[in-house]
Amino acid sequence: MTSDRTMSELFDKIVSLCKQRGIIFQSSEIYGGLSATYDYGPLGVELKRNVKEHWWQSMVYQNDDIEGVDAAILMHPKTWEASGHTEAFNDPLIDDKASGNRYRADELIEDYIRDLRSDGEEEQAADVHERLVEALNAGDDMPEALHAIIMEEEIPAPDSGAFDWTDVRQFNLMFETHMGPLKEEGSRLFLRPETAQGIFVNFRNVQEPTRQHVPFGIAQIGKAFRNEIVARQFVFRMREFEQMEMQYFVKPGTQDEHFERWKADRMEWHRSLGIDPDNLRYHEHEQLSHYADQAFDIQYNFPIGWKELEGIHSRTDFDLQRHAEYSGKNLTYYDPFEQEKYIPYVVETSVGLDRTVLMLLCDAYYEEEVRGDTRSVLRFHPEIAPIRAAIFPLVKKEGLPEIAHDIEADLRKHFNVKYDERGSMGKRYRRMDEAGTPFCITVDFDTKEDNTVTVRDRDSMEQDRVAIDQLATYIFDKSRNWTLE
RNA sequence: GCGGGUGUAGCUCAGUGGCUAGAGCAUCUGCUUGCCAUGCAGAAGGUCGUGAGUUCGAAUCUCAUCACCCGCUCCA
Repeated sequence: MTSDRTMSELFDKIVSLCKQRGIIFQSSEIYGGLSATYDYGPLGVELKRNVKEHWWQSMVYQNDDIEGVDAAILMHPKTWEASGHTEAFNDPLIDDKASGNRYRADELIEDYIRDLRSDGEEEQAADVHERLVEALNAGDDMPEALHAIIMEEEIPAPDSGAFDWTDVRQFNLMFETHMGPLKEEGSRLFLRPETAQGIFVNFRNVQEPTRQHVPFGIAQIGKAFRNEIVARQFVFRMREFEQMEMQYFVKPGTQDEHFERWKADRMEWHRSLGIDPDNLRYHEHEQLSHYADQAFDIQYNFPIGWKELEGIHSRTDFDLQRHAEYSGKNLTYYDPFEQEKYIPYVVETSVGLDRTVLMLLCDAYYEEEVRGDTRSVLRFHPEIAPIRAAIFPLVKKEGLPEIAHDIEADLRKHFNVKYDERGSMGKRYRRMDEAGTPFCITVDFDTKEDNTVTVRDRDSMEQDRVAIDQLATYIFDKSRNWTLE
């Protein structure tokens, strides 16, 4: 109990630090904010870009058999019929006012029919079933038709036993929009609820020009949109979010070995970000999605509990099969070596970019007592830190700022750096600690004599004396070899 | 969406019907300072989430609305 509370206090601290330091803040704040949307500030965008860069590097550049794409957010509406989203993301829901629980109206009626049957009320069951089918096909009138059945049959709530229902409301988790300025029925489109479909529909478009053979993968980073019923917990669950996905196409029957490979690889990637391994774990899905034959999540121990960060799913040939069916195009792959034809199976790795950023913030944040004072630090891996190094003149006179500016200009060629001459040294160090800057370079009076500066380490607060012309190398080496102590 | 809670300065919060709404931290300026939130002096920053109502008078009471937090459900 106490630990839950401290944990949520920690979460609050991170949220407020994000606002204060310009990392992440609520979107459209001056208009009162927009629910579950957040903007990345100057430091946040750097962090996010570094994460993307690191992912792209490890996926696309480190693997000869993985190609990148950047598909449009707007896709042909048939895409979502084929993927199953039009159906699966579209539920008629009803609330029990007594318990506050929510149910799917159609399932409620189905359960009711089952009960009638087991009570031997065959005739009534058949009648209700007929009306249910009718209601489900009533199009826009479906919610009202379902509600009418529940009211007429006086179906009580399964948990509370109460008969105190709200209206049946249609929840569509996909964002709707229109193609073209005229809002006609035929122009209705959706903002993609996942990036994966942009990869599947382009299977041929990527495979042919790149001359890739199965097994091979397609990677993509991009935005997706979902009208979540409950979108909360800072950037953990947003209505507009960014995914980093790789779909790996394999020969049917080999999916298990590839699944195991990616499952291991992806865990390793998170560790490479400097995340504490104790805060990462696998979680197997008990209930599989309509498209999957195996599904594991990688979870992170957020201050708000263990939560899903990445999904590794064995998606079978469901997606390609369906797109072949709905588009009428042949998506069969011909294996020139084995001289056989098949629709490839897919192993998917799909990680939330915003969740990764949140994980990094949570994992990096720590406080310690230094001389009776609290020091707050974001201990990012130096290679993903928003600012790699800060340059300070010890005092802002006697030529020190000029030397510091020269160093700044030189280091800018390699890293994102920041110059600061305001306030005391102590304050400047602490400011950079909160921004997660791993190195602070100070130009002092000795610099004028021997062209060396001090480099202060964020984590240990210890200083090294380094020659100015060795600074870039020093930072590169220290960054590459950085580990969580 | 439903139930419960919250909304006052950039951040954390005090103020609960009555003078020009405050504190700490942060920010800015000047001096001081010479490697871990230094000291002194000063400044800026708020139509009290928004809108309406009650009242002689509203940050404070009422209603609506928006946002956030905690639970219920789903996912990246």
